Amino acid sequence: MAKQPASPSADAPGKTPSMRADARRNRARVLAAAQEAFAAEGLSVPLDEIARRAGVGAGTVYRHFPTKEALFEAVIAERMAKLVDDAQTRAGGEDPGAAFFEFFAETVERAMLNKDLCEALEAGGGPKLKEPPAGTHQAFTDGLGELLARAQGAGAVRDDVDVVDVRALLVGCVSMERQVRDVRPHGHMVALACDSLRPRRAE
Amino acid sequence: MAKQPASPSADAPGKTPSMRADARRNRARVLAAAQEAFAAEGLSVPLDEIARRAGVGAGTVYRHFPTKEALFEAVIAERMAKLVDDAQTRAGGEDPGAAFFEFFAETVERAMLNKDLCEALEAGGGPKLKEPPAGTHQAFTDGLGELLARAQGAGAVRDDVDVVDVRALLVGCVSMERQVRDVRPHGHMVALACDSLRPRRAE
DNA sequence: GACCATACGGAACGCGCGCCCCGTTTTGCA
DNA sequence: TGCAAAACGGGGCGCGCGTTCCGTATGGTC
Repeated sequence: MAKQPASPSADAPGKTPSMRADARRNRARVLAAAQEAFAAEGLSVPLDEIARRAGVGAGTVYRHFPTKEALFEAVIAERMAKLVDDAQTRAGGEDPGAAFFEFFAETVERAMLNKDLCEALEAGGGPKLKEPPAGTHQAFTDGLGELLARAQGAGAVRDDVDVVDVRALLVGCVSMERQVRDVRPHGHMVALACDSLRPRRAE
Repeated sequence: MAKQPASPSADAPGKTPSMRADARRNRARVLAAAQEAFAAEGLSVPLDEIARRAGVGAGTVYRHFPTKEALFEAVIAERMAKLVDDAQTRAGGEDPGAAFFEFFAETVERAMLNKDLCEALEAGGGPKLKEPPAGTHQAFTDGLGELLARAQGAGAVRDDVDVVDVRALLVGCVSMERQVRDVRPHGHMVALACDSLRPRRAE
């Protein structure tokens, strides 16, 4: 329990201070390799493949992350954090409608580029389906909710939808875009689906 | 090559005529068990599990279907055929708009009930991703296209979408509904997403 | 420069699962 | 009823992959 530097809180702060130099370097390499590999293939990449790309042995990976899933979660946590940052930045913008729709599209696009993000978003929705990055999803949902509320306040999004709907629509858009991957321009389905969020002209 | 009664054309016609009685019975049992098991768990159910449910040995399954995937395809083919039937029936109806939207919703609902259908629909979209039920998907797309064309002719669906868009939206809806599975009533997301297919009031 | 804790690497283990093999049973025809 | 062909069943093989183990190399300290 006191072995792995992964579970304690001294993980996010940055570089895990008290650690031998090569260990810190290898940890970074593993993380980088995992990011790349998970992005391309999702959770299904063999762990040995990640080790190879990182130029280390499988044992080394396990010394830094207790399990393959833990490594996956670390990658996801980082990606999610970036999304949340993005959301908060945009929330300060001038045009709430544009902020919301741009963030929505941006998120879908990142999910298209990173298979791991797809899988995390899809899994995060399920009720009791594994939710690895515990608080991470909550933070994302909060950020999305904030943008949504502002957009609704500005009349850019209809009032009878909530974060749950939008989150589901987002996951749906990822599916759609993947379906038409190279037969339609990027964002085509997002644009189509987002129409359903805009207020109807006449009631 | 002359061993399996699966690859030749004498497969779809119904009950594979020249076959020992027990063989025919077992084949039916396997198919039924597979339908149930694939519906619940998708392609990931162990083949042994299907054999157990059917009350036969694994060898028996392989005598009737050369591969696990072949069995999967057989199940999918049957489900797809039902969908196509459904589409053709509705195409004869009076209200093209209702026919289209009802078929759309019905398809999503069936996909929610059968994980295999989800997987088949999702896989069928990709360009070079395996497309097991070769012509089956085409037939489905054709049926959907027929309903779409009629609905557009009646002004119930906007003219600037085509079958590819609709098919993608359909797959997206399956994702969305799964996301909100037990936190929203059935069809909630479908209703939302379908709004984007309706013509805008004013231009 | 020497020493020991720390970290490394990759061989090895266990497990799940698709698929095959072959001794045994069943079927249907003569 | 007898017999050959057809079908059965489930044990077993091979493989991929997550995880562990341990002999070896390396880094930081005295």
